Amino acid sequence: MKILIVEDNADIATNIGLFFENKGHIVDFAYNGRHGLNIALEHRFDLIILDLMLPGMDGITVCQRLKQEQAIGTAILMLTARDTLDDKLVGFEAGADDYLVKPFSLLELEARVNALAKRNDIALPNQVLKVADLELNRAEHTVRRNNQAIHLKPVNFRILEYLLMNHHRVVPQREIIDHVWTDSPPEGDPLRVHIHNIRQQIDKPFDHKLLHTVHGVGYRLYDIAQH
Amino acid sequence: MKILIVEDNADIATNIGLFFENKGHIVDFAYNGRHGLNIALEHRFDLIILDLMLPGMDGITVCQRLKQEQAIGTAILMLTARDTLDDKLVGFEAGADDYLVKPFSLLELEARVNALAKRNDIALPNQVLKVADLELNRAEHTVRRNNQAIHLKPVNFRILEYLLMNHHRVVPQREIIDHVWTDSPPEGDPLRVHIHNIRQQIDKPFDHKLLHTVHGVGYRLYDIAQH
DNA sequence: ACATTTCATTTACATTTCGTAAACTATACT
DNA sequence: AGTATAGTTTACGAAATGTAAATGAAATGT
Repeated sequence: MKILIVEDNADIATNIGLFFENKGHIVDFAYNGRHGLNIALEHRFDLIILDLMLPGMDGITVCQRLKQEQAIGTAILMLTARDTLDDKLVGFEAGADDYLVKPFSLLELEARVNALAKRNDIALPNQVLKVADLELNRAEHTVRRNNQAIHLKPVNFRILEYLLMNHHRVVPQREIIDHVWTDSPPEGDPLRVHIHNIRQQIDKPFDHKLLHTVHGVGYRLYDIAQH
Repeated sequence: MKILIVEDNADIATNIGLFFENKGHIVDFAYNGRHGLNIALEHRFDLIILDLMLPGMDGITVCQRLKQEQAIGTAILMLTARDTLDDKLVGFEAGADDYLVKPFSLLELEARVNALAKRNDIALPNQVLKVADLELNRAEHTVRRNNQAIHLKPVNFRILEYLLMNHHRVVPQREIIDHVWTDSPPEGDPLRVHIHNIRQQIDKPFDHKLLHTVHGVGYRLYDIAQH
């Protein structure tokens, strides 16, 4: 699901962005109204999360313009401040599909986004990540290569999941570590061991490797035959 | 069955919503009249549960508009406060198919919803959940495997029911606990014991397991032969 | 109201699965 | 060749899960 976040507060924006990226969505940002409008008109998004108060051009106006110009209905979720209650109504008249009052919890936001997705028949984030013949199914928590089931231990699963989410680029070790051990980065260097174990299971039994090392940088999953 | 709940009281709305979601329905929400009208006009629902007192646009008006614009007859169930007795009549004149006086019990609501569904020939959600040769019949409150009756204790029944509803994915322990012990999550860790008891009855006597553990994540019901 | 049964939860312990540190080897880069 | 980075193996302890039995609360029957 492609999401555009139009929000001038960089903290809020990145918070929301990281949250949805971790869920497997693709996220893009705009930090003022005019910019948001331009991006939204140039690219197709499934959902636009739109702050009401924006520098340059306020959310209502952006919303109206978008709904005028768009034959297809990209869903719009409006963020409003607590005290401007009337804005909700204005928001709906401008064509917003839903609204959320600040401050809100990310879980609340997720619930509403999922509801919008269901309502508009938008596919939720890919429950199955894939590179070449390697598949990871998030719902089933299963991994298979060449249609052959592979059992990965929890940490290995998380690492592979992250590499699959970012298979288009080299992922630095540091980043993997931060993602897997969010709270307390461990003492030693377990990542090397885990990478080794992952390779034993997803690469060793097959004729070509998918998990490649970029010396001094990090790791990347890709099929050498397709690049 | 797709249900739209139009109700400004978030507590009531989520209560009703969770109840019907647990029964296997698909639920959507709107928190004011205008929003409800918009969603209802844009998407097809089998049933709309509509509060009479709403901010922005009252239920009667929403109901009238909907019945005007809709060639197809989505059923509308109106919720009214106890003291406004006359509203019932007004409600019916506006085109509501049934009404319910607040406060009401969820079972009462369910009975009326089922009646409406039958009247309008809408399919009720599957009353019998199934994975491989394991069946759970909600109406009869019975479980059988390989056509052989199994008596489950209440809590075990609820857990198995939830696992069956979500047999396509791994269900985290946390989620099962939240679902079974909605109000007061217990101290110890009874879930492990219950899972064990369920296994004793639905797996032990048979030649292949259906209830599998995913270490560090949760549990999932599936037939290994079919996957 | 009392006795009896049924049930959920706690407790304690056994078992399995998993993660990490440590030590060592191999490889890449300069 | 020398140094930093990456790969490999092993062993141990920690965490998650499984199991059995005991306790006490709730529901049911009389």
